[in-house]
Amino acid sequence: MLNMCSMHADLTARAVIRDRALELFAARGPDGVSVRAVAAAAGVSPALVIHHFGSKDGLRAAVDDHVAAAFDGLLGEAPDAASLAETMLRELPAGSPAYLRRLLLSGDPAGTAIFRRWYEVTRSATQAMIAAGTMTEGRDPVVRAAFLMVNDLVLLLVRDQLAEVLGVDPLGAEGMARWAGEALTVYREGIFR
Amino acid sequence: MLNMCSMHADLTARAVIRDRALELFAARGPDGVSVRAVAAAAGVSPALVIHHFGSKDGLRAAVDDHVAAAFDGLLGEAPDAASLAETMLRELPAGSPAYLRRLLLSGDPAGTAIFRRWYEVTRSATQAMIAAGTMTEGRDPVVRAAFLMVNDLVLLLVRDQLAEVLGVDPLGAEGMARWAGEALTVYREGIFR
DNA sequence: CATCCGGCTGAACGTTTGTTTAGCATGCTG
DNA sequence: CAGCATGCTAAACAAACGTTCAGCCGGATG
Repeated sequence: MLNMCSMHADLTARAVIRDRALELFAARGPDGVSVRAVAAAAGVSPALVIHHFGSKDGLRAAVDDHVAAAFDGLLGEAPDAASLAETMLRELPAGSPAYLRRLLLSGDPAGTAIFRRWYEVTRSATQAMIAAGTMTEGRDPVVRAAFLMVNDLVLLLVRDQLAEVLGVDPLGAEGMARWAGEALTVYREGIFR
Repeated sequence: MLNMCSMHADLTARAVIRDRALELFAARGPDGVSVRAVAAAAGVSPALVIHHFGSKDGLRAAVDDHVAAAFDGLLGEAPDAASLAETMLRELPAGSPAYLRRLLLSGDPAGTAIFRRWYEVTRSATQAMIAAGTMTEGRDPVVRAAFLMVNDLVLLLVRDQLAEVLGVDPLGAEGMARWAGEALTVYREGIFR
């Protein structure tokens, strides 16, 4: 599959501003990036940013929607929910995972909606596996689905810290293999003797 | 154990400023809180904040150190590493858990240091359990310890979103029981049939 | 050709920011 | 009592902020 970036490169000034804002917001947060910085990165005047999005908050909302739409598109075609975090990192345009991280942690309703959708996909996947007889239901299937979901999500949230402590990027090739291997071992055999 | 708040209530203006800054920074982030807002919350003039901490960044650093010290104190006396997240929420002064969350996610060196210390405590605890024969070692003990650690840490990071989706605070009384129960079930029996 | 309209800019606006400065009060010390 | 450090404030500072406004430019339309 192609990256969203190259699918249909939107070169209108509006789209360029939105994409540059996405990258800057993802890196430093909306509060840490001025309208002037976004305009400079997009090669336009600060006034044009306001002209297209009404206000800085309008721009932020537009980026929110853009990222949420990309995430929804990913959820729709994801065959299995083994590691959504890793899939996101592979398929989403540059900066989106970091922006998604910020959205999920900001408490913004848009982030909460994404969280809920992610959970529902996980819940459906576990229910399917339970129905197929490959997974046990457990005493609290609702909590179990959330437990499995956040165990994957957390890789997106503390990726850098894990990379620093483990000495290997948990979402890189080697790290992913080790992490998934150990997670599957725990899920298969438990950890107690 | 007493709360750090009541252990030795420091009523100097410097301490009051620091504590109010902690709460405000935890809620809105350092960038979202002005020196004037901190000063108003502490009932002093903005100039006094600068007088005591040199600059806003100095204040932020002082709060970082204060929270990191409280966390270290907690790590030192924590008997088991069953759920450090829950222990933190119970023992730390108001706002500290939220501030710690922000610190861990900000990429700040202080946050990375805390993350590393948390990991080392978890690693030691798992090694002790392995030595005691109550836990299996697994193929990748280093990754396994990290896996177990972030599975607990994530409760602190996405507590609000989980509460919204599950309808119960995962770090409250009922939610904690359900969450810990399901986690232990997974760790005991795995999830596959 | 004249007109008009949307994309776009440069300059300015008022506000808020972090920080500085000069000076006031208070209490200890000689 | 004089002197002096300390804790603290009011006022002002320059810089950066989000936003507004008047107007330029180029291509489509009459």
